[in-house]
Amino acid sequence: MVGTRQFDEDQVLATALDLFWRRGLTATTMADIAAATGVQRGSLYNAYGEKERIFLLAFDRYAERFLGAVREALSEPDAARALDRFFEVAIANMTSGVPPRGCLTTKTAAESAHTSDRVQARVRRLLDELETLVSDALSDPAHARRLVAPPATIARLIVTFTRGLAVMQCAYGDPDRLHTTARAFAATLVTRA
Amino acid sequence: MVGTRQFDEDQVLATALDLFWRRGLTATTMADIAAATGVQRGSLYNAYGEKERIFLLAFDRYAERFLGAVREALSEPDAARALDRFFEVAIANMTSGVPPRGCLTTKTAAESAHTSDRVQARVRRLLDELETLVSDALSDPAHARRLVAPPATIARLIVTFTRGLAVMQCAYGDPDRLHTTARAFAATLVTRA
DNA sequence: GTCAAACTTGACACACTCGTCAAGAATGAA
DNA sequence: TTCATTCTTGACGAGTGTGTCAAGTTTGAC
Repeated sequence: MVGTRQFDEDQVLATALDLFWRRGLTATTMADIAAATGVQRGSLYNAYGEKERIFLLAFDRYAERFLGAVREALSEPDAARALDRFFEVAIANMTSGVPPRGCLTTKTAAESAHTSDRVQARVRRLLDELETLVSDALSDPAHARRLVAPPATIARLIVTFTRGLAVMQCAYGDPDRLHTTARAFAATLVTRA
Repeated sequence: MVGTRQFDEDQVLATALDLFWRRGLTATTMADIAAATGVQRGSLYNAYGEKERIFLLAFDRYAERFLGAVREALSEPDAARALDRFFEVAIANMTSGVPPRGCLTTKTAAESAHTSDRVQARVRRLLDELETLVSDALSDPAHARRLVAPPATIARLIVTFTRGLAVMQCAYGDPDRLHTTARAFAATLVTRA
């Protein structure tokens, strides 16, 4: 490498992620990213070629961090508590930021009519990985015994419901509502002790 | 009225609704609507003033039709069957059109970062009305007896979950998956007979 | 039939976006 | 210190979007 990159890629991707998260892929412009990072638009095109490449790199970071937090939450030994912690993490994700940014996965999925196959595939991959993570965690016999349906089924319900929570956050912007709804939902999934 | 409107408002709003439904409010342009309806852009501005007014009128028709179909579905006397029929209607709504258009309410909610307060209020109103409709239907003692939680709680779970189904349709475009997931969800809400 | 009100038409002004590119600046290997 | 390579900069071209407007046309009340 001779002419060394003069901006901090980490910082650029972190800032870009925040913008995409808030405004969505389509509505975030290269000018927005340039302004927020202080890096010239031309430099961004030189480094990444196109907006979508930046989005994909930012999305991958988001996915990695989110799945890590979920994995950690699901390590809880008690089934009911594991579910509660899962929803805490999911809700924390979609209410993070000031003002709350909502859920990047959900917003991107909802934009699918305007996004490339690559972007849609990333979204699906994240949802699939999330479902697998939840399903695997719930497959622990100590958990599975207390569930009202097989772990794989419950996992799909949970992933789907979490998407619903994200939409509710977009519509109502009320974190308390999300917590209440999530707890009620979790309660329907485990048998009364 | 002297110079009479020369286009069919019903047809314009129906066509505009289809466009908004497929592409979303922001991504649908006045040029799109003009091209699809055959009405000049200028005439649309003359008649409606701005894009958002067309959206609101189209959205109101959508809401009315959707709530009507839901009301009809929920009239089923058996609780489990009423829920199944509700989800049939909801899924039919979000898989209608070729290719499937998804759920307008959900897409619009997900776009909330770029839409006016008026638009957001319409979305919330529809979701509120839907929740009330479901809650009222489930409050019938014959239904309530079989539910695993109070009708109001179940209604909120259902509305939230249905939003999740809509996101899944955006992400996977697989109606069968929606039906399977919905049936599994409905099964968790009613006590085993 | 007359005529004012309402509608239609097509062009216009302005703003924004994407992606490109040539010219200049910075860098590290030799 | 040289110099090829890579990065940065700012301008550019092409396209698209919104909302406006003056001029022309249609319409129904009188």
